[in-house]
Amino acid sequence: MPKRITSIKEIAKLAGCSIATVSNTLNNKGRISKEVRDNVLQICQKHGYSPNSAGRNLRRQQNETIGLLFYPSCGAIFRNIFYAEVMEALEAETSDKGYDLLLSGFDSSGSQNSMPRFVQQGKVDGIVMLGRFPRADVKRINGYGVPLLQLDNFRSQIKVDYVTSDGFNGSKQVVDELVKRGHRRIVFMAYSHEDTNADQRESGFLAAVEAHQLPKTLSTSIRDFEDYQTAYTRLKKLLQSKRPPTAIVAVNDTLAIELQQCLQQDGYSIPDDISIVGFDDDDICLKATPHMSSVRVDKKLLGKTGAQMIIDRISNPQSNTKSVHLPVEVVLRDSVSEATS
Amino acid sequence: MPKRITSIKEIAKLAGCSIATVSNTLNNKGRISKEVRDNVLQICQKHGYSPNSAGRNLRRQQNETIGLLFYPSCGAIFRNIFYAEVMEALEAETSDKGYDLLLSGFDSSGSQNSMPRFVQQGKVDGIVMLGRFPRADVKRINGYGVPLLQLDNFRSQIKVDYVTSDGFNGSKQVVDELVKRGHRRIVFMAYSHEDTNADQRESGFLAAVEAHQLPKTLSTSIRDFEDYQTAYTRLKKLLQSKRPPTAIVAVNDTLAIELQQCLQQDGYSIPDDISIVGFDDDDICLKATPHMSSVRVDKKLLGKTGAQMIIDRISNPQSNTKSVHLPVEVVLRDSVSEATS
DNA sequence: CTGAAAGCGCTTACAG
DNA sequence: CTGAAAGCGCTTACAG
Repeated sequence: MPKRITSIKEIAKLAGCSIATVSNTLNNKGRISKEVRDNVLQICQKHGYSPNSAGRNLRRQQNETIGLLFYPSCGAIFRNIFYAEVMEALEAETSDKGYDLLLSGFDSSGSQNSMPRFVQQGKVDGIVMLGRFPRADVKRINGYGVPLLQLDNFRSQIKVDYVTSDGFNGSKQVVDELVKRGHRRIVFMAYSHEDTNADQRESGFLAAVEAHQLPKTLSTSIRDFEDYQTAYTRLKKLLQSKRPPTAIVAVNDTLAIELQQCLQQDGYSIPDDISIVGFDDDDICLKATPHMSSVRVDKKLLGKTGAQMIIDRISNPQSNTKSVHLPVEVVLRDSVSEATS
Repeated sequence: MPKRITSIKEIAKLAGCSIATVSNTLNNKGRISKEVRDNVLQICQKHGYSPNSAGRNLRRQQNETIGLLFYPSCGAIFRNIFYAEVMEALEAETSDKGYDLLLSGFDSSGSQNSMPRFVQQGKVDGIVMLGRFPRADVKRINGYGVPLLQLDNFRSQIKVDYVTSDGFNGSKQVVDELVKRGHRRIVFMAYSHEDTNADQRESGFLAAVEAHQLPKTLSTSIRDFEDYQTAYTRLKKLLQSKRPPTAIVAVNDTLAIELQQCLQQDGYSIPDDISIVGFDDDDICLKATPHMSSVRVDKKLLGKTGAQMIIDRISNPQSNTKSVHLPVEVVLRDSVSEATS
């Protein structure tokens, strides 16, 4: 292996031409004679030369890099299997388009008014936000002027591109299916924390309750808990009432499965005593017993679409903001059966 | 909010000094009068100025960026809860030291002889490899000359820094505990794929079998399967023999829990019929029924140590390579009991 | 078709 | 204590 060359000057010297010609060759610009061109290419290849990105980016005023922001933290997102798939697809697509992904050490809670370091240093051409960022954070970061995309979540009334799944219709379709199976008393459960996705899913649920004319006092939404233990306490109270729900729609698969386990430990049989449906259709659905029903969100498509949207935004900063709600699909499994009463 | 300034020239103009003085002030270099200094600082603050990283890095010949490489793929690592915690700690520590983390779209399988794009472009000051990279990949990437660290895994005989957990002693200690509880027929199970961590854990197991003079034909290592189904088939055969094992040591928690579930479905009772211990002590141990015993690996420390090691290496490229085996701790839970026979 | 020169934003030795 | 100048590696208008 010949010595690695890291500067365009040395390549030019070896090729017997100017650095401009080397640059033009490598960028397919200008008109270069085939002879010179082939020679330059061969020399670059031989010495493993790629233009230094700091030099090129300084000149071009760009970075070929997209920054990733996580909420509530980098670890919280990594720990969430849902995002693993989204990030994989995001990475594949951005990488394919020549962009690298930069992780942020940004802790929005720490510095209410500051920007992520890599943004301030101008290290990124665009930002992708993952997680349910507080409205104020989205506003502030958006105000900085760097192309921005919210992935999997959004805040209404802020001019930011976003892509998410169509939770509204997901919930509606779930209720449709449950009603088809005779369920009339269905409860929707979501954490109390601010979360637009939960809002969407709840709205869809309530719209379906309305549409099917289900008894509103018995088909309700519960959103006053912060962990599954409390959720279960709330649920249990309902189950002990005279006309208990026969089906649960949980805001995500994790909660659905946790509730299923709590119910089983208390002697309830799923789905005989009560049906449960989650959201997202993560792999864990098939590890639960019985297999958890869910609303499938296409994570690959979410990541890929996100990548395309942020890249579009970077190349076209002034165009109107776009929002995308990807269609979802109800997947009924063993956790759902005909209503018993 | 005043207009954001992105160039040192404009700051200098506003402060009525040279760009050199602005730079020196910001970098705490040279001697600047308090008066000028305070003025410059205040103006930078007011206009949200941070030196452009492309400019500074081009000049300094560095990047303040560390590249992350994943094997077998970015998604495989993200999907693994173990790495979530490691990455979180890695990110926190590198970020604290002023480095950003760059994700790679590098697929080593695709291009046997090439380097990750961000390495070729000189975008990173160092590389952290996560996952059980084939030996050839480690060699090739190490040969490129960029500071390198293998995190959580390693390959013997290659001069590369690495930090991992002390699987050898982990296994030994597990066997010690099992023997204390009367177990004499213990089986070790790991996937057949190349994995130095599995090798270490297996060696520790075999050393302990030797040390306790357990019957070698009955206390064996099984490493000829690629998935848990096959693993269970192999295990079942053993269990149906005359003198079946009374305890299993699995190479990680996932396998341990999968085997536990298979056994339970076939009517075995854990730990009454057989004891099981996993490795890593991931959160899933406490979600299994009964709670899975494990060998605790300090993931935070793994990530933090990795960060420090790669940064050390970057600032001191010529020093001798270092290897660290972090101590582990056996955590016995309900999946282990006294031997029954 | 090719090359000399400017300049992206910064840091650093050096002169004063 | 301060500033003018060089130069990091590149791309791009421009001249020839």
